[in-house]
Amino acid sequence: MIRTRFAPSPTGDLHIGGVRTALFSWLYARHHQGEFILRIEDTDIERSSQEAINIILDGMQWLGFDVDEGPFYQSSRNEKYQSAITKLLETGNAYYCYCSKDELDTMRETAMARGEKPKYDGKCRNRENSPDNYDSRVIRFKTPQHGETIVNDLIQGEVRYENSELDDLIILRSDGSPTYNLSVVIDDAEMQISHVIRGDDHLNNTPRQINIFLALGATVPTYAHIPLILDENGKKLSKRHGAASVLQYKENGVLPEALLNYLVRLGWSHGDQEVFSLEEMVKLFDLQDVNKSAAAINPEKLIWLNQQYLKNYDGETLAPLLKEQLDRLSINYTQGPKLEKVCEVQKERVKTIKEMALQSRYFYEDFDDFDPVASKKHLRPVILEPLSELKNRLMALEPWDSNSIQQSITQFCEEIEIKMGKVAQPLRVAVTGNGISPSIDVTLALIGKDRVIKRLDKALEFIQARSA
RNA sequence: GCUCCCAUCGUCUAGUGGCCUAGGACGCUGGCCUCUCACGCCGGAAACAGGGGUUCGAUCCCCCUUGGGAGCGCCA
Repeated sequence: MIRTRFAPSPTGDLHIGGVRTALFSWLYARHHQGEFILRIEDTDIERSSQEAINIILDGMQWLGFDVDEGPFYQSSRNEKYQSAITKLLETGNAYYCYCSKDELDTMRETAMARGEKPKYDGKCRNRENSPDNYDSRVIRFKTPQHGETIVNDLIQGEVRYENSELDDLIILRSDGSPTYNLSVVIDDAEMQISHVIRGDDHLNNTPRQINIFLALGATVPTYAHIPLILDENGKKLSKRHGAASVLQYKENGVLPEALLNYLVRLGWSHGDQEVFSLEEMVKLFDLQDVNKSAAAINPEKLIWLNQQYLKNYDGETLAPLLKEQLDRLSINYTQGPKLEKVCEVQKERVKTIKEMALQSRYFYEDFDDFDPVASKKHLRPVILEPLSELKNRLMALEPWDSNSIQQSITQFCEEIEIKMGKVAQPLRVAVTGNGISPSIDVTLALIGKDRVIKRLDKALEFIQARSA
């Protein structure tokens, strides 16, 4: 049974790097009909927060990552870590260390000065008794000093480490709490994780962890270290660039499917295919096809994908999402066209739902001013007469639907021998306030007769004032 | 500094020794469509980091250089 896990530490936002790690773990489990476990690594009580936990949980739900087990919290699993440490102590695989912070610092400095790694030198490793007095003590794992540890990584291949490059890491802090490297091992062993899929920033921790598995007599899981993702400038993800919370994407009107599709193509591919439904991802994804090199995010491509998804969704699906965005903008949509209809006509002309909301304002709200550029260009004296006449015709038009409107305008244009574009665009500016909208007949139909007439009056006044 | 990882268009990638005058996608760009904005369609510019090998033949294998990245915490 394949069992994977996502193990974020709730010390900040769940950014897209973390989401991709979760995605790969989740996909791998689903692809193999395995199980996906969520574990919150909150051993650092100082930096962990409930807020961050909520963001993780909300984000996972939004993205549709269903978990088979968990969330487990490391903070409530302390006994397990303690008993493991006791066992390591008893089997001679761990020892108390009384070295002070200052001692350790100078130890590192001198090692560096000698051109070596700043490792712990094993001073307390063979100590027989505890010193007479000491400020504090920690417990260190006794890393083998000879031989090598081999990581057989599904993505990185075989990576070898000389054990002499490793040092005796602290597994229990002076305050009695276990450290990361200890708790992951205990949890992965106890939860029977078969495949540890995580960022390759953990690759160098892996030999240390393998040694702990071995000392405990536990089964070492299979590892897959996926390359990190970089910001749009090829730099490490930071708060400023790209590392915004996943929920930020939601707020910006990005569809979860589009985000996942975008993320899955970072480091993974399937020939020339760009668009993958969730089902296809599950079916096609495999760790063997994951790249080893880091990938920079490309927001424009994400947005393009989002548009592709938007285009293919129907109004029913999109309406609730548009509703959220309108709410966010405090646009009252109770008086105006049905949201489904608006979605239907807007979906292929915008890139995000947020943009759709912004572009749909005039369906629900009157505006005070015309866009300066658009009105200067299209609301000119020459159009005063035709527009006025067209208003009269529209006033008399029955029924008020896009077909009739289209017919009426076309006929009018033919009669006065004027091109469609010459009247449609001024009309558009008059009723929307700017030069962008769906086709003019649909736009008028959705805005509604009363509003159209009122806005035309206003536009006519505007033109008169301008020519005076 | 030491250890480990990486290296194809600006970006994401295909490519697993001859099919490559290197393919696709985003973006950019020329055009078509067109009532605006988009969509869609057709076309274009754009890359194998450098140097050595191995081989009849290297983007693909090996080595070095250079350039990125990660780790070396009582953070995770």
